[in-house]
Order: sequence, then structure tokens, then C-alpha cells
Amino acid sequence: MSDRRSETAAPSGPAEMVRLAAIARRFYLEGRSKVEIAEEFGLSRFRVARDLEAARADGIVHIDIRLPERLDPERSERLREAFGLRRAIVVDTLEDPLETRRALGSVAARLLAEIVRPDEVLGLAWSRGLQAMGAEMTELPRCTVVQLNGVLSEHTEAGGSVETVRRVAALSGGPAYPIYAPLILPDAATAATLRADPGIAAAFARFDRLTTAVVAVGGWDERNSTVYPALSPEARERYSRMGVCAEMSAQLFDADGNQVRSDLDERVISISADQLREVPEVVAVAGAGDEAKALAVGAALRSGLVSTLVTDSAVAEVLLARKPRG
Amino acid sequence: MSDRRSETAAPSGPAEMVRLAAIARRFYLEGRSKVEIAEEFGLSRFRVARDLEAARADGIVHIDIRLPERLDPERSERLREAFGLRRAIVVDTLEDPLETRRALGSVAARLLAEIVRPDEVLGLAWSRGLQAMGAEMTELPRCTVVQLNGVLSEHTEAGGSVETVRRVAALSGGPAYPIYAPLILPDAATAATLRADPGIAAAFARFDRLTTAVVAVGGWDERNSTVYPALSPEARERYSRMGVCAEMSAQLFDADGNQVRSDLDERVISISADQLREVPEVVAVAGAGDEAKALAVGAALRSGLVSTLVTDSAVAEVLLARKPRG
DNA sequence: ACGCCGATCGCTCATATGTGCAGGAGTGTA
DNA sequence: TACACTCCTGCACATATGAGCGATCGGCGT
Repeated sequence: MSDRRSETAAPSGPAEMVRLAAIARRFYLEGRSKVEIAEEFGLSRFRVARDLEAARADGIVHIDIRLPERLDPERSERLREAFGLRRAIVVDTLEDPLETRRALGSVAARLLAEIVRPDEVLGLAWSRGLQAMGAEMTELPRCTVVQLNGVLSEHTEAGGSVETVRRVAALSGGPAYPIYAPLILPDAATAATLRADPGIAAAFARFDRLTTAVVAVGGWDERNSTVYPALSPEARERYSRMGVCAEMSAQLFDADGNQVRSDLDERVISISADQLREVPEVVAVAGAGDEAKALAVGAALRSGLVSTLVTDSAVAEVLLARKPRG
Repeated sequence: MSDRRSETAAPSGPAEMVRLAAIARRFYLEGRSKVEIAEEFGLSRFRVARDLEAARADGIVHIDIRLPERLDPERSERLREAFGLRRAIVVDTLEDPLETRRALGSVAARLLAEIVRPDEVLGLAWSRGLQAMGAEMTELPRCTVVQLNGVLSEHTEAGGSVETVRRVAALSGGPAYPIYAPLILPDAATAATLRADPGIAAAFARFDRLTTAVVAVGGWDERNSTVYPALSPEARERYSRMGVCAEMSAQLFDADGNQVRSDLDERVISISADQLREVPEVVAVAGAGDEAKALAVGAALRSGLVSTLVTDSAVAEVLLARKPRG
């Protein structure tokens, strides 16, 4: 069952170890076949095979899998398996949360450059993390870039959704469909009116042709969400009582990943969860947060909407600890 | 011809790298076959093979050969090949030469425990390095231990040849044949008389039954030799003019490894070079010295008497630099 | 001396893997 | 459009490797 070797090293003397090292070098570093090595050393190929096993068991041969740029291969793999994702990319958590967010943005940017094919229709939601992604993006095939939701007025100072969409589209050389409207409106009627606006309708019209969407995952508290602080205390509390624990593009989800429908759905200018579900590739970028954020990410993953997750080691660790088996 | 990969890493984005890392982990760390991996990931086995190549070329898979206890596998191997030795064992040179010498002694001690079979006849010469070896020795199969040469009176304070032979024999549980005589005598007649002494003759009688001999290599100057300082200035200069550059068990050699015969041969109580040549396994322990010492070791190796060398990285480096090709 | 035991070796045969090559998709150019 | 070119794929076939097994050998107790 187990194939971990943790024997105490050196079962034999220095001559044997040097011999094993020489054989191991031939095989692992110089790429010789065991048959060749056997001929060179005057041994049977079986002897060589057993020597190589011994060299590994004794820790003479040391193999590790490492990724450049602070990527975490092990948690990436475990996370992908545990949540049945198409891809999971985990970056090492850094001391400074802002640095971690920047690293997430950088990796997400390069991920898009990698997976987006020419002439795709790319949808972008907004968060501080996605803003960082926009800033880090340096190349992208020509494609259509569509904004997935309205603007949070609280977060326009550093450049909001519109600026990110424009920048990414310009980089790609394709058309942009920004949404000039607030994310959250006081009532459904106002929202409906805005959706009829030609510019906004043009963006909404692309939602069911999206090939790739990038969204953020928010929690349901002050620290881990951009939507939560934009609501009245009464509304916050009401949604909390409905079990809301995560938010993606202003769509609410409970801890099991079920969508929590509410009046908010009608009051926001955003792609809907159902539309998101039809997008072949949904990339969620979420990390640089505390344990509550990790729980929100777990809820978002359980919704089944996400196909690719970009997060950091700390969040991944919490997710893996809470979910021993799928 | 070359198989070194030194490409710049990351030809692709993070998703691909994480994917390669996952495949590499399966293959190299979990020991799955490429066919299994191909089935799991829905790829052809050829694709998996190419992915694994890419993972190695990109530096995602990192394999290195390392030995415990400050052994240097690469130089060991190169030295063995360059000089056609049966074995070469190189220990890392340490800051303190005394520590290096101790390390050499320790490794040589464990080497003897490893290669000496029960009932062998083991010959021991003397040097500060071999003294360290005697001190570090902790186990040895039962065997006969024969002293190979007389005692240098200058070096008896810390325990000389006789003590080392006795200690090793006691450890092994076998008989000891020490030599109670000086190494160098004023004239051939005295030496001949001593060789007739029953105790000394008993040791000499074992010389042609030796199965393993351990010798030290000395240079031909104050710092790197124990014999040189024991001679008169006139004798030192005379041998120098004869091209002497190395000494093993009071046998002299020039830079090409040719034995330099002289009156000294008749004046020493020691195994002869010719007798040494008949010993199936001759272990030379030499290191913890400067460049002149390294040259002496090279000369000793070229004599063809040595089958196994124990030395340190600094000496090995000099030897390899001076001798690019055999 | 005898025979038991464990360790080690090299064999056979089934599997896994490498090599060279031909076909097909995309791409830039005449 | 036709063409040449590159890149990538998967195949057939030779080779390398792994799994299990019987033979052999040295130690060791009776």
C-alpha cells in the first residue's frame, strides 16, 4: 500500500555507496539504460536494477518535483482531485497578503494567456484580485472581452471593472463590452431599465456566447467581500440568515454551494448563476484571505460552476483539511 | 553528444506546469507506469512520455545524486575513471585540515570494514592519516594484521604503527604482526640484521600472503611527508635530484610513477614496491594536503600499485585538472 | 558431516518503453 | 488556391524493464 521509503540510510560502507552513486548517475542523470550500465560494470541487468532500487531506498537518489515562481504542485494536484476541477493552481502564500494577491493576479494573468484561444469570448467579473490580474496581464490572443457585472462605486478609485476590461481588450486587440452602471441598485425596476440600455444590453447579449469567464469568490463578511459592505446592515443580516456564505459575481451561495435566490438577484447588474453555468470554462480567482474566505471558496467550488481555481496555499490547506474525501 | 538541459524554464503557463508536475509526481514519486498515467489523464502513453521529457527539460523534475557524510560522488567517479582505479572515494574537504584528515580516517576505517573478508591478511603502513583511521575503526572481521614497515621515531608520541596494528588486530580478533624497529636505519647492514630478527621476520614472512594493504602517500617536502624530515639534508637533496616526488611506505617514485631505486631501499625496514604490487588490493589513503601533496598522489597512482584511493575533494580536483584524459 | 535456512543470483516471460516514421492540422507565402 | 513548411500526433516494431521463480551458496545448529 505504501511506497514511501524512510529507512535509515547507509546500510553499507563508503565503497558501496560511491558505487551506487556512480550507477545512479549513469541511469538518472546520463540517461543510460540498465543494460548498458550492466555491461559497463560487468553486472547483470538485474543487479543494476536492484542497485538502483537500493540507491533510491538509501536516499542516494533524490527526486523532487518543484515549480518555479512559488507554485505549489502538491496542493494544486490534491485540490484538483478533491473537488473534481479541471485545473487547480495554488500559489505559495506570502507574508504580505497584498503580495499574495499580486502573485495570484500574476498567475491568473499568465493562465489566461495560456488557455484563451484566439477569437474566444472572455468575460471578466471584478474584485481586487482580478484588478491585480488585469494589471499583471502582458499578453493575450485577440478576443472579445465582456464585462460581467456593474461597478461597485466604493472601489472605483484604484480602477474598477471598466478599466480592467478596457485594458485587457486593448492588450488582446479585440473588442470590449464594458458595463457603465452600478453593480447594485435600490430596486428591480431601476435595474431592469438599465439592462435595456443599449451599451449594457450589448454586454449582456454576449453572456451566452462566453467561452471563458473569470470570476472572484467573496465571503460574507466585511473582510472577505466587496458586495457585503455595499449593502445595508438590514440586508446583510437578512442574507446571512438565509445561509449565504459565498458570493460570485453578486450571485449568492450557501455553504453547500446551492444558489441562494433573493431580491438581490433582480437588483444587480450582473451575469446570472445559470448563465455562468453554461460557460465552458469558469476560472475562479480567490485567495489572500482568512479561514472564512477559504470556506467561501469551498462553497463556490461545491456550486459546480467553477472549472478552474486559482488560489493560495493557506486557503488550499484549509479546503483540503475540511474535505478529506470528495 | 551533450545531454545537459539548461533551457530557460517555463515555456508555457502555470496550468501546463501544474499539469506536468502532477504527471511527473505520478511517475517519479508514486512509481506509476506511463501507461497507467496515460489512462488516468486520458492521454496516449506517447504524450505522457513527452510530457515527462518536457518536465525534466523545464526543471520541474529535479534529480540529484547525493551521498551522506560528506562524500563527493562526482569526483569519486571521475577519479576512478581517470586513473583506472578499482575504487575511488572522495570526501569533501573541510575548513580545518585536521578535520579533513579525521574524515579521511573515518571513511577509510569504514571502507576496510566493508571490503575486508574474514581470514584475510591485512597490511598496514603508517601515516598521520592511517593513525586517524586506526582511531576511527570500530569493526572489522577477524583477520591477520601485519605491520608493513618500521616506526618513525619522530612520530611515536601520538601512537605509531605498532599501536595502530595492535588496536586493529584486537578489534578484529585476529593475530597481530607488529614490527619493533625503526623505519630508517643508518646503513644496509643494520637493516639486514634487523630483518633477521624473529619478530620482524615473522611480519615480513606475511608480506607475500597479504590480501589487502593500506598505505599512505607522502610528498617530497617538509609539509607533505613523514619520511622526508627524517632524512639528512644531504639525502633529501640527493633524492630530489633523482626526481623523487612521492613516497609510499618508504618506497620512492618520480612524477611518472616509476619507482626510484636508491640506497634508501636497503636502509629501510619496509615492504618493497615489488611485494606491494603482488597484493590484490592496495588502498591508498592520502589527502588533507596542498597541491604538492596532490601531485604526489598522482605519481603514486601512476605507479599502478594502488587499486583503491581514499582522498579529499581538493586533492581530487587538482588531480582531475592536471589529467584531463587518461 | 549433514541438512536446514535465508539470502542472493540470474532466468523466463509478460509488460512497459523508446525510436523512427507517416499522416494531418495549422500557417505563412507565392 | 496551391504549396511548402512546421509542429504534433499516434503507430509498428525493437528494446528495455519488471515480476515471479527455481538454483545456488554460505552460515549454522544438530
